[in-house]
Amino acid sequence: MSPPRGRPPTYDRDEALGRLLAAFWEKGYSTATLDDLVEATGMNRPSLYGAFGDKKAMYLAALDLFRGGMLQQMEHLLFGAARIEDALAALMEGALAVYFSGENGARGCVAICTATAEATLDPDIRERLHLVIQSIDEIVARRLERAIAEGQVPASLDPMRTARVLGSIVHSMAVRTRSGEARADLGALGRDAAAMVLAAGGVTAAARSLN
Amino acid sequence: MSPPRGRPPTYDRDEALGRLLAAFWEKGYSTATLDDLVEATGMNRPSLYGAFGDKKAMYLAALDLFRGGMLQQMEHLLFGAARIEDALAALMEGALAVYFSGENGARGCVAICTATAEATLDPDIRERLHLVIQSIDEIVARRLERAIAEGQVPASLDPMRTARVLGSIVHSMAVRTRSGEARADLGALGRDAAAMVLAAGGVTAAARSLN
DNA sequence: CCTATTTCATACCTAATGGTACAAAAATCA
DNA sequence: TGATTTTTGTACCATTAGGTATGAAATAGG
Repeated sequence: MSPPRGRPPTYDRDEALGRLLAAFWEKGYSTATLDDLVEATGMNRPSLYGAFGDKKAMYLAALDLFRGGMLQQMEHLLFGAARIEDALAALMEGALAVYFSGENGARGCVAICTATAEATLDPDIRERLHLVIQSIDEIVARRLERAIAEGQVPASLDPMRTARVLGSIVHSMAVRTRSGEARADLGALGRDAAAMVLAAGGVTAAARSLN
Repeated sequence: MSPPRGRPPTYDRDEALGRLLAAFWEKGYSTATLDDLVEATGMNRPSLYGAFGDKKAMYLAALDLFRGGMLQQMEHLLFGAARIEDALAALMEGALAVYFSGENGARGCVAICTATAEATLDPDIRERLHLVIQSIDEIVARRLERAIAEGQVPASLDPMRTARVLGSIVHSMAVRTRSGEARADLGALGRDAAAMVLAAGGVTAAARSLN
C-alpha cells in the first residue's frame, strides 16, 4: 500500500467527525451553521465538503458515529454486570454520564434531543432517529433475555415490551437533562424506574392480557 | 366598552396563535420560516409582528398556548375517571390522540419534540420546556395522591416519583411518534407501562431505600 | 365630511446561510 | 526536475433569512 498521490490531508477524518458530532449535539442540525462546523473541526469549508459531502451528510454521519459508540458502550455496561439490577443501574448511570458530558454542560442525547425536531421534515433523519431508538430497545431486550435465562427475572417477563418501557425512561432522561433538571434527580428517576420494573417482574403476558 | 379607534383587524388573534402553534409543531422553531408562519396564519408579516412580536415571541406564545390546552385536557382525562387504571389509560390514549392529530400525520409533542433541540441555546425556550415537563409531573402526581386517598393504590406509593416515571413514558411516546412508530405499538407501550406501575404499587419508599 | 387612529399590503433592506471557483501548496511518480 | 494529483485557503456567489419603512385602506369621533 503506497501512500496516496496528492497533497496529504492535515485533518484526521475520524477526529473531525467527532467534532462535528459535538457541534451538532450542542446546537442541533438546523441551528448549527457551516461556520460553526468549520470552527469546531478547524477545517475549512471545501475540505469539509470534500470529506463528508453537504451539511446533511455531515449530520447523518455524525448520528451514525453516535449510534455506534452508544451501542458499544451499552453492550459493555449491560452485559458487564452479572446481576440484572446492576446492569440496569449501569445503563441509567451510563446514559446520564453521556448526557452531562458536554463541554457546556447538559446536552442530553444527540438523536433524541436534536433529530426529533427534524424528523417530520426529513426521512433520512427520521430513519436515523428510529434506528437509535430501536437499537436501544433491542439491546435492553437482549439483556433481559439473559436475565430470564439466568433465572434472575420471571420467565413471564416479556423482554421487548419491558425493554421499551426502560428505553422510554432513558429517552425522557435525555429530554429532561436538556430542560435543565439536576443530575441527581435524574439519577433517582432512573433508579426508581429500574427498581419498579424489577419489582413488578417486568411487563408480563398477564399484564398485557388485562387490556 | 366602545369599539377601538382605528381600522379593525381582519384576523382573530387566538385563531392566528393556534395556526402558529400548528406551524411550529410540524416544522420546529428554527426550521419554520417567517414565510411559513405567514402562510399558516394568512396574515402578512407586519401584522404578525404587531400582534405577537418577533419570531421567538411567537414561538413562546405558541408554547404557552399548548401548555394551557394540554393541562386542561389532562385535568379532564385524569380526574374524569374514577379508577386510577382508567385515569392512566385515558392519559396515555389522550396523549397519543394529540400526537397523531396533525394534518400531516405523526407530529408528537411540540414541546418535547421541538423545544428540546433549542433548549441548549435559549434560556427562555428551555424554561418553557421545563414548565411543560414539570406540569405533567405535577398533575399526574396530584392524580396519584387522589388514588392514595381513595385507597386505590398503596399509601407507600410516592406520588411525585411515580408520576415522573409515568411522565417519562409520555415523553418517549412523543419522540417515538415522531420517529415513525405505529400508533398501535405506542398504545401498547402506554398500557404496559401503566399496568406495570400499578402492579408494582408505584415507586415506594422501600424501593427508594434499596439504592 | 374631515381628521385622527389603527391595520393592511407591498416592497424593500441587511445580514447570514449553504455551497463553490480558483489558484497556490504539498505530496508522488516518472 | 518536471508533470500529476490531491488538499488547502481565500474569496466569492446566489438564495434565503428575519425584520421594517411607507403609503393606502378602513374605521370612529367631531
